[in-house]
Amino acid sequence: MPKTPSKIDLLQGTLDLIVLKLLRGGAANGWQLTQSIQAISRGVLDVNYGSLYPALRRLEARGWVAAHWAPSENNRRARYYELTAAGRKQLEAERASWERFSHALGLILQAD
Amino acid sequence: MPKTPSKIDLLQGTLDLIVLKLLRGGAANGWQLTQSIQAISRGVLDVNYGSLYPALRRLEARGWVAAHWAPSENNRRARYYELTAAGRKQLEAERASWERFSHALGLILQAD
DNA sequence: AACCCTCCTATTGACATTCTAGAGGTCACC
DNA sequence: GGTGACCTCTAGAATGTCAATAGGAGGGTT
Repeated sequence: MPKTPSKIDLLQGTLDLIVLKLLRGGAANGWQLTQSIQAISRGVLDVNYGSLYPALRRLEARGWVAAHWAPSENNRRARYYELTAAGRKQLEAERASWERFSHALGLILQAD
Repeated sequence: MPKTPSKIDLLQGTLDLIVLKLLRGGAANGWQLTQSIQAISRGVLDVNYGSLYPALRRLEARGWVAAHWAPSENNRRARYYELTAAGRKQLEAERASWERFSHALGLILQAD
């Protein structure tokens, strides 16, 4: 079996941030989200359906996204998610949190 | 109560990297590790004992660190951990992984 | 029309890992 | 004997992995 050093497991807690950010650009269904994630991260990030859909429900339950059924571009039944106002705030909070965290970890990694 | 926006929950999976990196600078006990983490991250990162010691056992079980009891600087009994050769390799692997991940997430966050 | 195949999209469940929270124990030093 | 340094443990929650299942649409074939 060939080495596939490309895929990386998601770090827990970052999926919500990713989804919120992508929805910031407009409503999307689950499948589109997985495609965007792969495309934008250039194949590094890859989301299981088994992670994504529970995450979307979570976000919906917390009022950060709203969902409705509608036909997809290919005329299949799809559930579209979009950011709520609360979701936009949450996005900014999580983004800030991520930045603080990754900066702090950067400090540690570059400590002599 | 004063705002303390300072503490951040660790992202799962990053504690091992942090510990390995700190041990790269020489053997240390659990207490010293918590102090270093706080100091270097300027108070942003903070590790529970309930996370740290299990992590150290994990790393030991996997052969990435070796441990022994020895008196601490304050003459208390302390368990000192140090990197093994395998641990050094693991550190580089996890560091690379972190960098790939955080770069990919950066791409997503800055996507238009 | 009836059939099948493939692609798109969603759902679910069994399981593992790692974190949080917080209590408690021991021993040295002042 | 109090305080600070240091370790251990349990219980629980969150979130991820993997892998299986479901079903409708479009298109081709008979």
